[in-house]
Amino acid sequence: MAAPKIAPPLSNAVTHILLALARRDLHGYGIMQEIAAISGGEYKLGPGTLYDNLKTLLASGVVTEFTEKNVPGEARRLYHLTDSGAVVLDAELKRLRNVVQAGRKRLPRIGEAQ
Amino acid sequence: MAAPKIAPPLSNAVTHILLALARRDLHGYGIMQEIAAISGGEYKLGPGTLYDNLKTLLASGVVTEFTEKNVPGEARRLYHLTDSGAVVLDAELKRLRNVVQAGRKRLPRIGEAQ
DNA sequence: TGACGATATATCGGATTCCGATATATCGTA
DNA sequence: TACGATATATCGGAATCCGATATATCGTCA
Repeated sequence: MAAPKIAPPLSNAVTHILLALARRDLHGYGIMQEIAAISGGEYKLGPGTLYDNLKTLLASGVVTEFTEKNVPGEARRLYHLTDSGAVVLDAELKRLRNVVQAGRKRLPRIGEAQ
Repeated sequence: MAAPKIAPPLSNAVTHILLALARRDLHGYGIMQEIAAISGGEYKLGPGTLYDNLKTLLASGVVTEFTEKNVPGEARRLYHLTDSGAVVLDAELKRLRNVVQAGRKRLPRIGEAQ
């Protein structure tokens, strides 16, 4: 089973997971919180979406997982964005920037205020 | 059956369809071409995704449909982005701009060239 | 005339993805 | 010890994606 290739266009879920991990390693729960924080609550994902996607991301090598040491209860897993993951995220951000630019060119300004 | 509400976060498919219609009315085939053109071929959608989504977009009022007149063969349907559709697209573009900004803040610069 | 490629609309069905509901368990603290 | 927050995980239904396929028209070129 070939590892699924992760490449733009990414789903919203994948984009946000990679984005959350770009600053620092996080465990699952932390990813959910970080995503909510980044988007001001506009984008949220539940555990179903998160773990579905983490599975795919791990298999394709854009994210790695390791167990945090020195923790009594053990079993807190940290997720880490790999170099190849950063490249994928970078490509996706470039794509999104183009989308935004195209949109700003095409859409008459709405709610210019603020 | 309540019309499904279209609101951010939009899927990539919906975002691109609305974007294609932002400049001018298009028929289905034209939407596909416009999307490929806007994205430089990076994002494409087939007729399945297109008509699935058009159905939903029509039902929720962000897009309307009308038949082009004065055409011998008849039956070329044009799709039009409504005001409410423009508002939705605008909101989505704002969201995406925030995503891009957050990413640029978090990602170490890759491939700075160009 | 006939063939061809591009244009144009549409549906089907399998695969993928989404994502809330639910279930555990631990941790800090009051 | 009770509680809320933290943390991980799975399930299954729903929604979405999207290529394959089918049909028909149009222009054009031999």
